[in-house]
Amino acid sequence: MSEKPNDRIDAIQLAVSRHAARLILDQGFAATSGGQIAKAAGISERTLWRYFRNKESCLAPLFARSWQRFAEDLRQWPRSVSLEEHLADCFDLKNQSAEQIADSVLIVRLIAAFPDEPDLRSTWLMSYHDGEASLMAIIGDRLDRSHNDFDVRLCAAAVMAAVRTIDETVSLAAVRHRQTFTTAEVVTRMSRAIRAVSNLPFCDAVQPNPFGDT
Amino acid sequence: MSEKPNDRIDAIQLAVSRHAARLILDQGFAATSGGQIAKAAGISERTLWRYFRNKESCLAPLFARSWQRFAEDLRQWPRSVSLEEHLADCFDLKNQSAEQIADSVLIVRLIAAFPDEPDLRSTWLMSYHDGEASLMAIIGDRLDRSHNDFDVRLCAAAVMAAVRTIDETVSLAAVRHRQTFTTAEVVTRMSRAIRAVSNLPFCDAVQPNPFGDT
DNA sequence: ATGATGATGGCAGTTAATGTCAGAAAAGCC
DNA sequence: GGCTTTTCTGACATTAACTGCCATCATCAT
Repeated sequence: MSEKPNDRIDAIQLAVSRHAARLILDQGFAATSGGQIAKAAGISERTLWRYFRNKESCLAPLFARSWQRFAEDLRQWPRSVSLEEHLADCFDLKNQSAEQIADSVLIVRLIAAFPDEPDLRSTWLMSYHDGEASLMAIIGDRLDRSHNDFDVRLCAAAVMAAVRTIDETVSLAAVRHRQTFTTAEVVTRMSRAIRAVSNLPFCDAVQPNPFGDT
Repeated sequence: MSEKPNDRIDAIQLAVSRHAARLILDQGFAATSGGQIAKAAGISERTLWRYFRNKESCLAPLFARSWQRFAEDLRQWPRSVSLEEHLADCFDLKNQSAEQIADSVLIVRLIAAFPDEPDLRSTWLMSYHDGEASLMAIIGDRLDRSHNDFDVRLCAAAVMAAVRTIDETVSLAAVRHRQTFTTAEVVTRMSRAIRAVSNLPFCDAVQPNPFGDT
């Protein structure tokens, strides 16, 4: 709860990331310089390059944070509850902070605006890949399996691919064709996709943990 | 068969890519400069940067070519044949050129050597992502569905994730623990993984195409 | 206070990457 | 074969991403 040393720095990087996203959305990726991002975020350019190894990765914290929140929600997933029920909870707008929604909007617009910008796509893909580790933990815990079990690893990779596919198609449909989705629709699509590619039965209620932890 | 204008340039880029891979494998990514790659490949540095938008993507043609060959094999997949049978054919060393094997070795060593080099990982991920389009076509054709159908898209993404997971685990086991795999083992693992994450029944023999094309 | 530690900014330096242009090679045409 | 036209390549200058270095400032324990 108290402010750990690295929490502060993470918060700054996230703030910088939001500024970077807005600038890039306005001007395009190439046309946005490191200096501009730094200035918008109120830090020196030198500090910017200490925080981020290159321009692309300025966006990473925004993507990471979004997945992080989702992962936290999934860690709260009671064993007795099905995927659909839990996702409905997670995605319920009533349970989302304004900040969270603003971030999602930013991300959606960003990936819909530049589907072919390679630098953008690569950080986008990278962030999903980075999320696989935590998803492995979540699935492993739910099924009382090792996090490094091959099937768990495979399941995490496939589910991540499904989540990414949903995110991309929904974003594109929303921005390009002005299509709107209700929370229920997104929950339905997302859980169908996840179930469809899951090789392990973690989507339904599972036996309570015999050891009682979690 | 005849040399199309872009075939030549593609071949050069592939050759450069192999040089780049060897240099990076030897010296590491950061320690290898564009000039070195250009010199090793016998082109000027200016031309190198015309071919590749940045240093990372010097490796892309190598990865792409490897998938391309696999994709070509999959396009030959007869409708009456199961995944296992066809993969056994594709992976049979007798059906692979020396060049093909050398490339595979290069790739395997590369991703096993630098699992945490972000630039490497991002082009690695990107190349699988780029392959999704052709996989969508393959799956779509096999099932007489539109290539852009959502389920086809999802299936391609999940299968790609499975293939990547296999590639990574096999590479790591091979290089790190000197573990060797028979062709049959790889076929078994690969097809199990693909089946496990497939939401569409494209892995088994399917009805012959009523229109007779393909 | 004071000294240690670590984060920051300023500035110079390095290197990846692009703009420009002139010469070489290749493709089209006769 | 010649000729034009276009596309490709290399040399050089230039930009912009990124790093090294050091002085300064904040934080915190003593």
